[in-house]
Amino acid sequence: MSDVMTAIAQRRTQTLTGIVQDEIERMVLAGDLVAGERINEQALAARLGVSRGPIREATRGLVRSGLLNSVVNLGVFVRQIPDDEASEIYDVRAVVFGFVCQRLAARIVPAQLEALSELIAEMDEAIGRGDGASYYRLNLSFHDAILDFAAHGRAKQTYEALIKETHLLRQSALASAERMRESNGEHREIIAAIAAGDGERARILAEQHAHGGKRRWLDSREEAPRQEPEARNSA
Amino acid sequence: MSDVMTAIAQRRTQTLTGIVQDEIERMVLAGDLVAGERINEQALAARLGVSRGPIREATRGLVRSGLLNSVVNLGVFVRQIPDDEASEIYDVRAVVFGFVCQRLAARIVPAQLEALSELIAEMDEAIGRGDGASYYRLNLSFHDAILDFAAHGRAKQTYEALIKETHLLRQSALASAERMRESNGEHREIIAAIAAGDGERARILAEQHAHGGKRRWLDSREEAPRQEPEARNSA
DNA sequence: CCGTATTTGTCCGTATGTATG
DNA sequence: ACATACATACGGACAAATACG
Repeated sequence: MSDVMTAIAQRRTQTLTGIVQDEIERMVLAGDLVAGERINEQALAARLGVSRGPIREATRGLVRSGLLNSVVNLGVFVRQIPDDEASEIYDVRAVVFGFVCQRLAARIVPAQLEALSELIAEMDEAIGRGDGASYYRLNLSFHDAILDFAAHGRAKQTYEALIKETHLLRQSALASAERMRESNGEHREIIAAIAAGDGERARILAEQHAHGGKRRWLDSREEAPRQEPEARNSA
Repeated sequence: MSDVMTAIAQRRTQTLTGIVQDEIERMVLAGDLVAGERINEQALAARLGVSRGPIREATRGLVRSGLLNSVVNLGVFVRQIPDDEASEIYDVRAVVFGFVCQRLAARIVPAQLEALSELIAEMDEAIGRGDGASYYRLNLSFHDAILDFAAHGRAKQTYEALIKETHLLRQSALASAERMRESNGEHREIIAAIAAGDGERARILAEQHAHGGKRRWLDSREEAPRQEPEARNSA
């Protein structure tokens, strides 16, 4: 929270609402706030050293973007994503990623191709070392790089919004070395298709790769799902 | 605004913020608020008979969903969408619509097929009568029906969010009879592919159809674009 | 079943920053 | 360049609804 304090002290261009929004989003994504948990307005306000106004404004925004979930006279909760909806999120993510890769195949430049190949190599090394954490981080960088190189702001924005929502899912077991190897092999194939300028193939492979994430998620949830009070967001 | 009054009078389950959100969204989509226009908090609060609190909370949500645009110490504006971003929105819309049609091809039932064919026939009639307004309305119903029949909540939600944003574009000249006929011909092809269970083809046709909307929009903007102060939304 | 404490929903006042003459 | 008017940003207080004992 000292971060927020300094942010407030140094702020000139940003509003408290924005800072609080970022902070709540960070807490949710970091796991400080778990799915289903209620957000106490005045407690959070006291903790961040602000009044309830900015808190309320910030939560409205987060509700709209799908991270939180508001029920009248009860408060806002960290959104609980039902399994069927999680599956749908993976679907949309897959088609957007496929589109991005197809687009990238038509406009990639050698330097970008080299950067992506380098990331794949580093992921291989991480797998060899059994370093799952590094692999996870590199994997994120790899996808980020693809999103950036494709130079399609809206696709990137849509994709990242979906990614944030999937973070609400209870992150399952770390991928085994075998799975990581399989996933990185798919990376290699996608980049090969992009390098060859074969947009159609890049798209298909990218979609399959993204669906792999959905499959891995489906595989690794054998616990019984628990439900929290879900409210309808006003469309 | 009397609608708001009655909504307030009868409300039990909804909050003022939600009502105001819906109202602002309606005003923007109806054209009561044009792109670039600033929203005066206290004026709107007085007009709706509420205080400024709910107004502020509502606008934060709309900012997050892309309809409004906030700049510090200056207020919120109806979002002005630059041409390049509008083009991107059409792109993402196209891939989502393609996905939906491909999915529909795998699960459509005869009754749904009949309903869609009926809508196409009605659109033909509207074109014959030169009734552009009816065609526009039927066209919306047609796409809505496809979204519903595909039974993919998240894809529908994503698609509709993008549609709302494109409503911010200055809606250009009504389509000529020729263009409407061409568009409805594409509808017919899409449905034929869906009826044949050919998901791949349905997807391709649907994407091309959606891109047609982008092309028509590009064609019909020969006026010089004017820009308003655009602020960065905190990612 | 009722009373109390807590929390949310709403409103209003004040300070600060921006635009304009 | 300065002063004035105005709009937003934030904080605090009151009322209503909910949860708990």
